[in-house]
Amino acid sequence: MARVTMADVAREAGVSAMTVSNVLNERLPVNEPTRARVMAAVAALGYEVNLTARHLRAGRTDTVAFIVPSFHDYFGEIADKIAPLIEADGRHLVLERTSASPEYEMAAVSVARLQFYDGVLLSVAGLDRDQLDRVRTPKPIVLLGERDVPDRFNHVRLANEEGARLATAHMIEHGSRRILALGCTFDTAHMMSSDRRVGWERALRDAGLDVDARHVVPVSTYTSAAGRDALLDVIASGLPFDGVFAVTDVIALGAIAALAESGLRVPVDVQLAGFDNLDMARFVPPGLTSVDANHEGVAETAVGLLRRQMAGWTGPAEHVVAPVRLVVRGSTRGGA
Amino acid sequence: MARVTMADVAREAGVSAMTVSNVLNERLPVNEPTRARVMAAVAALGYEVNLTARHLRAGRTDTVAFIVPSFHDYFGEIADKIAPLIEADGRHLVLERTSASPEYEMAAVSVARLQFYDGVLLSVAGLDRDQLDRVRTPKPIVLLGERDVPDRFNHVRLANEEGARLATAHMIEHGSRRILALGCTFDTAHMMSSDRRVGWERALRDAGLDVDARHVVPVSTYTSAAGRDALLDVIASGLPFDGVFAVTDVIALGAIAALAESGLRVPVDVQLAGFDNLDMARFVPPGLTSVDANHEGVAETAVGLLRRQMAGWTGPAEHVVAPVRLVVRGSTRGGA
DNA sequence: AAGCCGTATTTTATCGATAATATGACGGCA
DNA sequence: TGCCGTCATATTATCGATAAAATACGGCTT
Repeated sequence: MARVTMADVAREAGVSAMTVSNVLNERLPVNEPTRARVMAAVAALGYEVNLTARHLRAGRTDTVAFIVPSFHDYFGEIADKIAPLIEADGRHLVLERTSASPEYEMAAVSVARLQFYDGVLLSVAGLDRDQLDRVRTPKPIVLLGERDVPDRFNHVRLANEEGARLATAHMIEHGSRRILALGCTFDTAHMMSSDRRVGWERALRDAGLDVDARHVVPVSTYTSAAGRDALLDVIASGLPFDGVFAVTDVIALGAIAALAESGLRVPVDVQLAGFDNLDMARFVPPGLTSVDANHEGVAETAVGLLRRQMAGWTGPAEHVVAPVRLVVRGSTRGGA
Repeated sequence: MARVTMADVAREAGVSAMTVSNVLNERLPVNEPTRARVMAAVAALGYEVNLTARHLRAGRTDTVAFIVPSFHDYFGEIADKIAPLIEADGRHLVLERTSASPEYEMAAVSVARLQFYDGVLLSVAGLDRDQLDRVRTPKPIVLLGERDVPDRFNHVRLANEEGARLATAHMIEHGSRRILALGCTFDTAHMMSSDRRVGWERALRDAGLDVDARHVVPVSTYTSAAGRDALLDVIASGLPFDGVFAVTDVIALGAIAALAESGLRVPVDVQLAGFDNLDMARFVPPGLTSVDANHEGVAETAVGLLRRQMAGWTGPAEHVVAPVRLVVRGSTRGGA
C-alpha cells in the first residue's frame, strides 16, 4: 500500500533521486556501475514511476482521448482503427463517452478534463457551432463528425451528401422509384441526417423523380429498434415504397428486421442501402449495400492532424471531407 | 496557454489559495462576502482546477477504467451499460484497450497505469491465472470474463456451460441431431470456448446423442469473418449437420452469412443459436436465438463489487457466476 | 481588563518527479 | 604546482492543489 517512490530507490541504491530519474529516462548519462545499482534497486523494490507526478511536473501524459457519444457500433469500430495509430507513437488511447448530450460533451471538453491528455479526438454529436466556439483549450484537438464546426478546429467529416446520392442513385438505377429516406430529417441542425437527405433528394431530382416529403421518415433515436419501429409504421400506413435509404447501417439493420417481419423481400420487393459500412453489413443476409467512408482512412487523417498539432504545428486548421464510395451487396439489385 | 492557477484566483480575490480551495470544495466554511469575491475571481479568470495536481495531493481521480480486449461489439455494449452506473456515483468511466494480447493487458494493469484510476474493471482475455497472480496492486479491481482467476480477485463471469447446454438442448428438442460447436475448442486454456463446449457436450449426452469431435469447429479469431470462413469450410467438406451452436453472437453472424451463401435455410435446414444476445441478435433475420447473460445485471454486479472496494471494504473477494437464460428467436424452430 | 472561545482565514508542509543549476572529482597541460 | 575543462552526480526549486496546523479577530465572561 505504501507506494515505493523514487526517493526510496535512491536511498536503496545510495544515490540521489535525480540519478534514478536519469537512469530511467536516459536523460543525462550515468556511469555503468551506478546505473546497474539503480536498476537493481528498482527491481528489488518493484518501483514504478508515478505518472501523475510526472505529468504535473513534465506536463505530458502520453495519452490521447477519443471522446465519443457512445461506445458501441460505429464508434467502437472507429476506435479500434484509431488505437493502433496512437500506439505507434508510443502513446495510448482511452475512450470517454458523452451520451450524445451537450452537457456531457461540454464537460468532457472542459479545460479540467482535457488536462489528462496530450491530445483529444472529439466526435461531435451534441454540440453546435456556438457551443464549440466557447471551447477554449490550448490542447491539440481534432473534431470528427457531421456537425458544423468553427474554422479554427481541425475537422474530419464524411462526404455525406455524395454518399447518400450514390446510394439512392444506385437504387434508382436498379428500378426503385419510391425510396424512403429512413432516419433523415428536414431539421438542418442535425447535419448528418439533413446532409444525407439532401443527397437523397439530389439523386431523385437528377433522375427526374419527385421528392415526396412523406418519404422522409424520421427516427426517434439512431438505433436499430427505432429504425425498425419507424419503418413498421410506414408499412402499416400503407404508403407505397420500393426502396429504403437508411441514414446509418444501424438503422438499416432495423429496416431489415421490419421488412422481414412484414414479408417484404429484399431486394426483390424493396431495395435497401445503408451508410457507414460496418463490419456487420457484410454478414447480414443478403448483404447490406452501404456507403463506405473508409474508416481506416478517416482514422489516419484524424490522427495525422492530431499528431501534427501535438508536434507543435500552429498553422491554419484543416477541414477534411473524407471521400466515400458505394459498396454494393445483395440488398440492392446490383449486388451479387 | 499560461494556465490560470488557484494562486492567480487568490491574488485576484485578495485571499489566500487555501480560501479559494475551501470555497470550491466546500471543505471549511467561508464567509459569504469572501466566497462571492472568490467566485467572481474564478469567473473573471476562467479558472478550472488542475485535476492532476489534485490527484497528486489528494490521491483521488474520480475516474474508473474499464479495460477491454477491443472496443467494439460485446465490450462496447457492456461498456455502455457500465458507464451510467459509474456516473451515478459522480465518477466517470474511461475505456482502455489491450488488443487481447497478454503483454498489453499486463501493461494496462501495471501499477503505473492504474494510478490514474480510483478503480478498475478488467475484462480478462489474454492473461492466465499465473500472470494475474503477479498483478500486485492496491487498487480496487474487479475482473470480468471467462478465465480462471486467483481467488483474491473479485470476479464476475457468466454461466458458460449452462448457457451452451440450454442453447444446444433447445435445438435438440426441436429436431437437430448433428449440432456443430462453432468457435468452441478442446483447449482448456481458453475457458470461454472450452466451457461452452462442455455445455454443448452435456446437452448432447443428456439427450443420448454421440459427441463427434469433428463437430467442434475452431475459429482463427472471434470475428464474424472467421466464423463464416470456418463454417464454409465445414460445408465444403461435406460433413453433414443440422444445427450450429456458435460460441458468440459475432460468430453466429458469420454463420448466418455462410448458411445464406450456401443456400441452407435457417431454421428449416439448420437451426442456429449464439451467445451474448447482442442488440443485433434481435434484428438479423430471422432473429438470432441467443444465450442472454443480462448485460445490465452483470454491469450492476461488477460495479457493485467495485464500489464496495472503493468504499474501503476489505473482506474476502467474491466470485459471481451470472445466470443466463435462452432467448428464443426465429433462428431455431421454437421461435416465432 | 484579562482570559477564553469559536469562527474565518492564512501558513506551512507535502504529494513524487524532474528541469535547471550547482558541486565535486579527475585528468591534461603549461 | 596550479588552473581549467569535462563528466558524473547532487541540490534546489518547481509543477498546482490541499491536509493539517497556526493565527487573527470579534465577542463574551468574570
